Amino acid sequence: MKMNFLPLDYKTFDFERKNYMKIYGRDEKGKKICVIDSCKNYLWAILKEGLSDKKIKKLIEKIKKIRIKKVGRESKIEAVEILEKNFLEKKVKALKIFVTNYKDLHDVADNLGFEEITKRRGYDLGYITHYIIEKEIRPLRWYEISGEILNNSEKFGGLDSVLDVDFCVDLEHSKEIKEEKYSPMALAFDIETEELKIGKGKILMISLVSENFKKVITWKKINKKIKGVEFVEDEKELLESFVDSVKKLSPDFLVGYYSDGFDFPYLIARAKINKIKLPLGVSFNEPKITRGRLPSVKIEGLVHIDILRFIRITYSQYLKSETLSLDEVSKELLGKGKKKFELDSLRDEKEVSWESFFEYNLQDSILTFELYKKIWPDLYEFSKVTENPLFEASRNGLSKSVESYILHNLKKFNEIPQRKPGDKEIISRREREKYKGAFVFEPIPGFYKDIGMFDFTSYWPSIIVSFNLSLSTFFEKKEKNSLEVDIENKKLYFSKKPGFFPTILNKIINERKKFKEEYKKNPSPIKKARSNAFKLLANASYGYQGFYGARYYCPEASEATTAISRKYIKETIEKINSEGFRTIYSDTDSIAFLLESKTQKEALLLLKKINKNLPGIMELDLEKFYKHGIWVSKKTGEKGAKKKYALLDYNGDIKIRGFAVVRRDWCKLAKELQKKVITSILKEGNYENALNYFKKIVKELEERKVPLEKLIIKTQIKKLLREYKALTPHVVAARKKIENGEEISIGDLIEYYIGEFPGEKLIRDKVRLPEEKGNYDIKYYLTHQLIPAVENIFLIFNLDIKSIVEGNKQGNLNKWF
DNA sequence: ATATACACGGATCCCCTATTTCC
DNA sequence: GGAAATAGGGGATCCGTGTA
Repeated sequence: MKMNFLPLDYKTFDFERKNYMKIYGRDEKGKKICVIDSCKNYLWAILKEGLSDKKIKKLIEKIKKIRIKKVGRESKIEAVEILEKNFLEKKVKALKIFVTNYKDLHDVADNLGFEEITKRRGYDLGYITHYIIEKEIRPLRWYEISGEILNNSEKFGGLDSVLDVDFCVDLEHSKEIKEEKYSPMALAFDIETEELKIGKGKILMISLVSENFKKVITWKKINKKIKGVEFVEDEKELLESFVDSVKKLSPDFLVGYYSDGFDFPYLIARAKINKIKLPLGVSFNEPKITRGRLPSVKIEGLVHIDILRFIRITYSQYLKSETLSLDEVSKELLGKGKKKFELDSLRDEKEVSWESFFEYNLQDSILTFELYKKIWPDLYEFSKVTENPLFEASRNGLSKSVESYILHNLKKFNEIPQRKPGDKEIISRREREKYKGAFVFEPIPGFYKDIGMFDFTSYWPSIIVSFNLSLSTFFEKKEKNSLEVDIENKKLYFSKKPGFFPTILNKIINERKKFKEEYKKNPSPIKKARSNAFKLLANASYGYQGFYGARYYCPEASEATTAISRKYIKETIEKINSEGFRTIYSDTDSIAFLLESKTQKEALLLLKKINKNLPGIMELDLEKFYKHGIWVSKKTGEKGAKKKYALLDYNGDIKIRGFAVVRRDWCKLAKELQKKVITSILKEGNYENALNYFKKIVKELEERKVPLEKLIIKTQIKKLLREYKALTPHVVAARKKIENGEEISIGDLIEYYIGEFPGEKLIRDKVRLPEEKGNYDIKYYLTHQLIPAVENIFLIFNLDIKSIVEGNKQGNLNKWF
């Protein structure tokens, strides 16, 4: 029987010594399918150069005798082939050694300590990756499949009878077909609990939201029927009803927000306390917590997606939110936040308004569901492009995604995969000296008019491609016809023959370009997502080569990349200046210059001219023309501050970089003041209104009219409290919270304000938590927040705010108020 | 362990010197 | 008068958070 199939989730299992893959997915009508398949398991043994056929034959005989005995199974060498392959671009003779069970590849590799073998590779990909590469049955693509339908079959020990699917197929043939219609169904959920510590208090309620479906389940009894709220007897029934609901709806994805870290661990802990199971999986198995640095919760046949994880990887750098809380992220991405509810009222049962608590709980699932819909196109593309199943694609870091993309593309280059670095290797890589990075131009502080901004598109990736910089193209020493890269007092050499890494990267860049253009012509979320996915991969590929955990680690390539980037940006600056423009700032891949007496048209002509002479795929682009811009001096000294500027374009939009406005470790009052001052100066070209505004805010501060909320300073705890060498205000605040019985963990954002404590010198001795009542320290906020936020901006106009304020205090200068 | 380097600025740490305190 | 305590300056270091 033939059917169409969309793979969503992959899970391995063993049967009679061999290992198999169960692929869960759907057909175009939404029927649940489990496909059972297997693939050949093998590793590579790269042979010493110049071995005679006779020696190779003897070696193969020796290898064939290897047996791996494990509890419950025995692996043997099924076959050995000899093939011409490439390894890091070099032609090699290699043995392809087939083994019974994938899990034993590692042990076989350990038994290959023959002197004829120089390297052993391909045993550390992970079975899912290995399988997808081998069989080319990729996640989120459509296949026409055929095979034996298992229905109470004896095959695989009666496996199909315990699977909650419509069809279970023992796969015979598959071929990729064009896209079919079926959009996976997602179910969002959220729990509310008595305590925040995992498993400490009871779970009060669980909400579930999907397309056209909303429900809250609770065991709290109130004397009222509420639509959409299901009342059960106790926590045990709550958990059972949750499982039943999920089973009944039979979604493809179960979606939570921070559910890897909170909801699922909590559910699992409470199920254990209530002595019940959570049979959410397709074969009624329970969610499993996989222990990594960050625990992940996996459910067989039901893809658990923790949206927070994916947002952290892909969006966080583009988000303005100070934290990645559901509330803030929803506000930014959806334009609406969480419902208000005083969780503190839980301490006093009588005050709880249960009805609004249910709504609050439901709203969290609604937001989670809508966020899911928002990120789905991106996640879909990311999974498809990197060929990682959704569970992995939504959790993998960028280095893993880049690596996965490479590994899945090696076949075309006849390349044997490089192995992961071992522990020792990682340690020594981490100790390597840092190489030089980007060039940053030191600006001259001032207020500027008529500014042009150029930037190189995908600068570093385009250099890697244009100059062929990678591990496999790197030469230890000079060879004929090699590229030479000058770096301070040494030279690095690279092959000119295109290597697979730059070739693959080139493809990524081209795809990105294509989808970006397509999106511009005919916008759709999918096209935008596709373009984004490729953009992320391109940007991360530079970092990948310098990352100590990378298979294709090559700091020399990274070093060469940045060296070339410095050379070209400096040359471009020269060029721009020599044509009558004046460069005022540059950072990494962008150049800001004054038009001086030239026109925008002339700037664009110059752009064309520069592009003509750029090598390879390197390209300079117009970022924008700006009406006004400001650059300020550093806190200490006359020098211009780098990575700090503000620009006003001809539409009246303002772009602010580096200033306190965009930093979360300044209080709101100072940030708002700074934003007003920058905006006013940029738009009006003078400081009159800005100064008046500053005076107004200072007055409000001194009259104690500023609400506490605007004075809160937020700082993150980045390591264990005892590891801090310096006792900073935020560490003191964190300790206070611990004294209050709160728990502090790495990543927590600590909020505090500076209170009035006459006599205390150190700021940390004046730290108060928001809930601690008392006066704020006027002097601190004036001299440590308001003045530093704006003094360098006014200094552009030679206005020394600090002495004016001090003078005003002494009452001998122009009174303000 | 979970992409890279460059950069700013706040706050504390720490050493040095000058001044004050104490006997 | 001399030793010990204290204050204050200033560079080094720690720390968090940006830009690219």
